[in-house]
Amino acid sequence: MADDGKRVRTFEVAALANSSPSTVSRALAGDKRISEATRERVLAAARELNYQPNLIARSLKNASTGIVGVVVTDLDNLYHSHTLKLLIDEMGDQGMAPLVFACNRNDRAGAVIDRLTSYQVDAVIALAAPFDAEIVRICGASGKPLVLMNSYEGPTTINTVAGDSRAGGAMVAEHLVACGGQHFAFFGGEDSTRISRDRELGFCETLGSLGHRCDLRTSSIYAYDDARRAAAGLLEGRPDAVFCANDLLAFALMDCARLQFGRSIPGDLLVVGYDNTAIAAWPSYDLTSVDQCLEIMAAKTIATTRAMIDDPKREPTVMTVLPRLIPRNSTTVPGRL
Amino acid sequence: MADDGKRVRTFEVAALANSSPSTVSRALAGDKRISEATRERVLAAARELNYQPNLIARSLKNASTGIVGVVVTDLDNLYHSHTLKLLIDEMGDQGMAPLVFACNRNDRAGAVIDRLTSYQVDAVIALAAPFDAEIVRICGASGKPLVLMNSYEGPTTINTVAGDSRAGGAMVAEHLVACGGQHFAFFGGEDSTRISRDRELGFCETLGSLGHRCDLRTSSIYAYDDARRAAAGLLEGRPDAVFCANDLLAFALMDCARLQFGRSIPGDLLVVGYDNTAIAAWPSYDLTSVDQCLEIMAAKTIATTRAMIDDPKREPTVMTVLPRLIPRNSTTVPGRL
DNA sequence: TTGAAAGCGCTAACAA
DNA sequence: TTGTTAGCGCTTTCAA
Repeated sequence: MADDGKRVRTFEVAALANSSPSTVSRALAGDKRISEATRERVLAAARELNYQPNLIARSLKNASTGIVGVVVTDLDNLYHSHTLKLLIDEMGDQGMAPLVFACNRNDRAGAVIDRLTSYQVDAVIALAAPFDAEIVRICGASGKPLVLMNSYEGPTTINTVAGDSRAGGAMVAEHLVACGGQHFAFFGGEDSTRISRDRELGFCETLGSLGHRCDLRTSSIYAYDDARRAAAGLLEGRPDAVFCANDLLAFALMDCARLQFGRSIPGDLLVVGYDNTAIAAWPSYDLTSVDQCLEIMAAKTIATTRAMIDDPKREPTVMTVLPRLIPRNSTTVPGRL
Repeated sequence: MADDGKRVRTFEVAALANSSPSTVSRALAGDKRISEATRERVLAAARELNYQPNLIARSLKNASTGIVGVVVTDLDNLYHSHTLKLLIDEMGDQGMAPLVFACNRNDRAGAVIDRLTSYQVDAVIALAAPFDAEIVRICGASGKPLVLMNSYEGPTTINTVAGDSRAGGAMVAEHLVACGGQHFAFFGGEDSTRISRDRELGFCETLGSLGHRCDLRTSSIYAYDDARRAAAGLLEGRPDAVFCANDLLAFALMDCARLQFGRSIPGDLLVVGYDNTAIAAWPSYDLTSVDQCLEIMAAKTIATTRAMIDDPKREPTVMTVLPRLIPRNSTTVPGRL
């Protein structure tokens, strides 16, 4: 059985089934015009020889490979690695094959996309917000269907699936006000995209409409040590309610508040994060966080990708997924849930 | 420039360069027998037309695709996602294209490998220890080069790159004894592989040779909540030095010790983890941990893969990477570093 | 309902 | 040094 090395080809299946390669191809593709008897014979032969079609050869003939390029960045960020996991799972289920490349510098975006297109990928999914502009430019030139996940660079001419950051920020504002916050702060991320800014915008707008304002703000790159330093600066201003643009920033801020400023959470300080990463649920942090509903986003991303592959002339769509706030102890105030 | 849709072929480059497809192919491949003048002309033409070779077509002709299959599992585990990141980076640098599939159930290993081999991948890297036996079986049957990362299932007939878990356990024992531990415990992971067991083995052996023993043990799957429950049981026995088979278990145990048992770390309890994940360095945990040197492991994995691709008849190798202990505050005792 | 033959884009053996 | 030709394994006209 262990056909070591050499793979079986249609030809050999045909020989065993007393038939021809074309018939084998048709039978396996479920072509209607093949008699039941021949189909049976072919399938039996294929099974017996453990035939696996050569998808590379098929791709050369057809115009489609079944391969979808995925461009990622910063996989050490829990949010990204979890998103990638969801994409990989979903794509596997859908019969797409993910060819994954990392893009960590803007000048490499071109090389990455070129390699993907050289492999004739059917589409590209980009999960690398900082490099979107470049990716959009290059994919546009090559005419490959492109779907951006969680990024806002383009107007409506590019397929985009993104969380509704503004709505998320608004939810946080409402929640913090309801929890009794008085002195608000925003702790943003420097990610060169609009995501952090939109979260801030929604937050500030809604605070305003509720008769409050956001007096303090700072920002940091998404790395613990930097965040910790920035947090210290922010806490000097003595806010009592802080919205952090992601969970990592929130963890750093909480550590800083407790260990460096001796403040208790939620007693002295209410904290909300974003992304609802696994660690947010750990008792040491027990952090209220905004869940982007990544499963839904991933599913929509794949659905959009599939649609673009099936009809490349399709109008690009921009989809938005409403997040939901997961309240935990970092904002729990006596008398409220 | 935006050659929208249709790709340029060798033929068109040849036409522009007043030459033939084979010459183009050779010039681009750097064949020595092409005159400097023609090479220049061809390269110029290729550049002008923005020619990108069709790697699918090339793969059909050559026996090699440049694609390497990667089988992963449990990407929500920080250790796995970080390893995948390193592999993807390294493979990108080396000109390999990673086709990534997740395997989450044993009965799907076959389907995953079949899809990879259908795409004619040059080799398979498996980072999915629980399913190694099945993966080895199927890859063996298809004759694809296979490299297992951090897993021990097979004898020396399978390429394996793994951390030296036993040595890691031994390091921890020495460290905990040096830090004054008296009452030792092991907190293992249930991962159906020998990894956790080997860490325990090295730990206990060395404790023994230093005149101590490991009195307590428990285990848990690698999930925070379960770990937390198991940790509570373990702490009932009042150990003063615990070696946890990975960082996640250690975090759960630390939280449990502090929040539920009111014990201070390292005052009442020394804790060591494994994997040296990013969180171990956060001040709230500041966890002494064993670093597997994943960069080195990833590099060796890729090097082995490359070697197998270059010479498929090559003898399989089993490589072991020595980990190193990163001391932090969870085991810092006054008077010692 | 089936088979023969052409061709996807590339590379390599063979000629020139 | 270069061009012509065949063929990788598959699918799909076209013909039977």
